[in-house]
Amino acid sequence: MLSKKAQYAFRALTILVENSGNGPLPISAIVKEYPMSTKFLETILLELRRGGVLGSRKGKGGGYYLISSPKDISFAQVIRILDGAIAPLKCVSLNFYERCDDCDEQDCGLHRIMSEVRDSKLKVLEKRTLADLA
Amino acid sequence: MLSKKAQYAFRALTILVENSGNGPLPISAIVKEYPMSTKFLETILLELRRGGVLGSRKGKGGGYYLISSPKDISFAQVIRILDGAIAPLKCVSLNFYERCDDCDEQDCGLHRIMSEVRDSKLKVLEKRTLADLA
DNA sequence: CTATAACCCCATAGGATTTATCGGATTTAG
DNA sequence: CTAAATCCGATAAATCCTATGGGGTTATAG
Repeated sequence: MLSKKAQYAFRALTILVENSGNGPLPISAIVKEYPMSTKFLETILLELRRGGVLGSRKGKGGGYYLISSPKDISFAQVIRILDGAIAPLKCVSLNFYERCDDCDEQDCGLHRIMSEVRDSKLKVLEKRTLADLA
Repeated sequence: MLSKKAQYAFRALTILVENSGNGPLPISAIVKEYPMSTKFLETILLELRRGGVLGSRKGKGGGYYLISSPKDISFAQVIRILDGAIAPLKCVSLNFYERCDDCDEQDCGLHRIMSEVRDSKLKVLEKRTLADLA
């Protein structure tokens, strides 16, 4: 399940996509369009900036903006920043791999099938981008 | 991510598949084969029984057993019993649907794409069964 | 008919994670 | 200088996950 953080992130990103090209949009403007906790959104946008999806400008007239074209930011990228692994098990994760104590991965049915699940999710989440949010 | 509960469940089910046809297997035997908290496993097997995947027999000589053929128990069924929704959002869940306050579902990009994710997960998880665990 | 092996059930502790808030520091435009 | 913003670390509050405990019930063996 997507966390609230990721859900809010997608709402905010939708608004930022719509505003794309018009310079930075302040948090206050996003909250106005889509009511939610300003402070919580702040931490989310900060994560997205650190994750390389958003840029920001401080001070009066500042705000956040997409750092690249909506069609170049995949759902997978956003979800990984906010929720971490997309795979259903750490031991089959591409970006958040951790060894599994309980199986030897070569010969583990669960491992095999969860890899399939990972791949099927990624097939959608890598293809879909912020441009598809409109 | 799969919960520990679901992971333990699949381990236990693997053993029960191997034992398939030999009558009920007590918890103690499962734990012997795959060390974990007996009490925790107990609650897991109980859930699987209530979920219609396992049968049980009480008393001496009792234990748990698969209620149908391994090939007729899908991963989706097991995961839903222990972890609930497979969909990444309640508002796109087939079995655990809840209305979404934030969007009108008809015209929501997130809704649309998360439905795709749900479908791609289900394509794997409905096809794969306990028979694939071996 | 008794001892024992096993499942059954509920409650709850303990810990981890998620969600959200707070207070202030820094930056920039006007 | 002032106001509007982002930036940052800490932490509170709430929820969920993991695990345990104690007792109850059922069934078999001998």
